[in-house]
Amino acid sequence: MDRLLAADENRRAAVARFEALRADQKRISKQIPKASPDTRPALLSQAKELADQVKVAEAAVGEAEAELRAAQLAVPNIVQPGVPEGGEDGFVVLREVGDRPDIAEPKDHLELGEALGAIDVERGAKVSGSRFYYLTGIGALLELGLLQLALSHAVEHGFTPVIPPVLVKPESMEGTGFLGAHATEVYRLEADDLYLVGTSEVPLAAYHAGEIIDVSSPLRYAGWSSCFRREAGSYGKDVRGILRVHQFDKVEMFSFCKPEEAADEHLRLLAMEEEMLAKVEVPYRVIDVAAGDLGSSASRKLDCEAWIPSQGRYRELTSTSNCTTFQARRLGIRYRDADGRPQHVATLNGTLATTRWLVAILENHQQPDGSVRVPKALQPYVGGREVLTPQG
RNA sequence: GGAGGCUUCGCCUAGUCUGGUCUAUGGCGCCGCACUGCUAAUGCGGUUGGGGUCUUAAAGCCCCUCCCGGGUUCGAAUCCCGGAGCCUCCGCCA
Repeated sequence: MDRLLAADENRRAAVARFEALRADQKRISKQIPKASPDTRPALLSQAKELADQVKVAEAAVGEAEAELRAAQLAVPNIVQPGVPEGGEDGFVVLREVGDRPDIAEPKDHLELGEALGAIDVERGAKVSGSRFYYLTGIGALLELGLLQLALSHAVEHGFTPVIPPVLVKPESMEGTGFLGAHATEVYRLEADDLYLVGTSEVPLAAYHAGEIIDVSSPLRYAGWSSCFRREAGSYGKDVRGILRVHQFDKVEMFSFCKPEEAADEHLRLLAMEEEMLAKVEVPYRVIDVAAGDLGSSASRKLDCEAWIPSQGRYRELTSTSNCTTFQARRLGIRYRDADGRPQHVATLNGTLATTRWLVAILENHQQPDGSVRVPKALQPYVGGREVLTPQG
């Protein structure tokens, strides 16, 4: 905090000094063309001297601004009152929804998926390495169906569907807060100085970067993209199947709104996630993520975790964050308030479907013979089939 | 990958060769007023934006802003260097 205040003070002083000098310089320069031959040399030398001083003052402003920026970037978002204290295990369960299936000896999603000819991790590893996979046949159809269902759901709720770029510039990555703690999670293309996004939240947030937008009603986007994550710190974790992979697809909701509307918008996104979970008929619980597990940009984060029978526990399927003005400040996204003054907007994001959902869908709808029931909402996307049966 | 052209205040556009009078021209759109009176025309006026300062408020004042970043100069939309984006043409190609 002290560093911030000092940097801000320092910048103000530097700017004031620069502007005063610059004004003087302009005034004198303007006199030169009209000056008589005998006063001209004196003015010229005076102007020259001022020009040097201006240059020094300008450099000082640049340094002060860089320091202020650095100080600002170091500060994480402010946690909202009411958010549980603690770290990864400090979450509070808000509610549990749906009945867990009663399965004697549940098969895991990979066993089910392989039997259905839906998932092929061996060839994924052969071609690209560990944590890569192929979705084939019914697996590919389920994936596309799920995402299509999610996108339609978003469109019905007034969201604009978007297929964004998945390679972005450093400033876009930085503006969304992903070059801080997440830096090692991000794929970087050295030769082109571009980053592969780990979520379409990045290009969606940066979409309005540097703009003054109209949020008299919230701007809502639903991005469909592939997502790329290095999973650098996760050796040995979730190595089986497609629970944790380097590349997956996702439909992500993103809202720009007035800060005072952000809390309501957050609940709206959560409600939409729960509606999607209901459509795929998967039991889940909603948790309020604890302060220590929020990351740098969220002020509150609500996750929906699906029941995973083979693991006997809940795993994250969706996550919705209220980033308040954190991202908007970095990206320069503003709106005009009632007085017409530019103010930073609030940004929020939330998951509507991901490849990981297939895990929960396959496992929760499995039947003793290894077949898998298809939730009604997804049936149109798999040729109307109600049950998927193992091949051969 | 190669060659050329372009980028100006919401949109279009003048200005760049020949640096200061650019406090950036004109049109469209938009806002206000007048007039006519009927989903319009015409006339007049206003209209780049951002930051700061001051004020009850308005006005005013200062800085920045002609794609971005450097440079030359007392002074840059204008000259020089670098970069980005867009558009043509050539090459290459899943």
